[in-house]
Amino acid sequence: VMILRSRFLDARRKRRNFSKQATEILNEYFYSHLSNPYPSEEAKEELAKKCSITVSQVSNWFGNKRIRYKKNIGKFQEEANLYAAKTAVTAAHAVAAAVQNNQTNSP
Amino acid sequence: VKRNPPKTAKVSEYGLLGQPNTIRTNFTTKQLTELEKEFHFNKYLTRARRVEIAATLELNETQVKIWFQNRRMKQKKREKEGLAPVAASRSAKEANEASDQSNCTSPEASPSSVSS
DNA sequence: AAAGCCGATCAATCATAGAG
DNA sequence: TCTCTATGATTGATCGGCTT
Repeated sequence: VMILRSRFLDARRKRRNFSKQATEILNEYFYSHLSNPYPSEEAKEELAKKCSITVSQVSNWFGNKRIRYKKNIGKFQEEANLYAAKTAVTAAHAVAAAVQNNQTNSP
Repeated sequence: VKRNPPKTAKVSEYGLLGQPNTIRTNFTTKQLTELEKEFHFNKYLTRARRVEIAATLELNETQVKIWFQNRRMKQKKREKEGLAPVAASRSAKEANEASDQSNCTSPEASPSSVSS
């Protein structure tokens, strides 16, 4: 087959990885919505803005992440626990703030 | 509002043993070049044209049909990506497109000949 | 009822960036 | 520097929904 490869040496040539913060934001969303990691168009736009990447890149990221996660859940377990804990802490803070607010406003 | 897609079962039930049902055909550079040329001429195919192209390129009518659908989506994506990221849009005139692939931000453009 | 299109996704693969 | 893995992008094809 003479290696039909090298189709036309396309543009995924000059690929650049996303920033650490961007990946952080995307993973946070992914693992906090693990039961349904399918952001709506609006959510994608919001993520894109926060990550400073395009909506298509957000779609690509989730597409790759979903498949790769499914392919080998074990390999992502550590990462999953990490983000699960992170979102749990964030939620705890929110609850604490809400409680405090409730106490000071309704005696 | 839009809803999610986990929808139903899986993509093509793995027919319990056997060969991979859906094979991802690798189009040759020649086929892609012709399809691209045709697309530039017509974004949509007529039944007759599809039959003709399928025969010429030795592809199924379905493959040609699907190729055009994917190609249209690809173009739409490019138009979107190529006019939104730009912070300052042209204050007055827009209007362009047409040459499509000869676009600046087009990923592909030069099909390298495949020897076989 | 059937066929085509759209939008989203899948799944395999490519090519490169990064880790060791 | 080289080998192997992580990751962004591309694309033929599928799925559900809607239109013709």
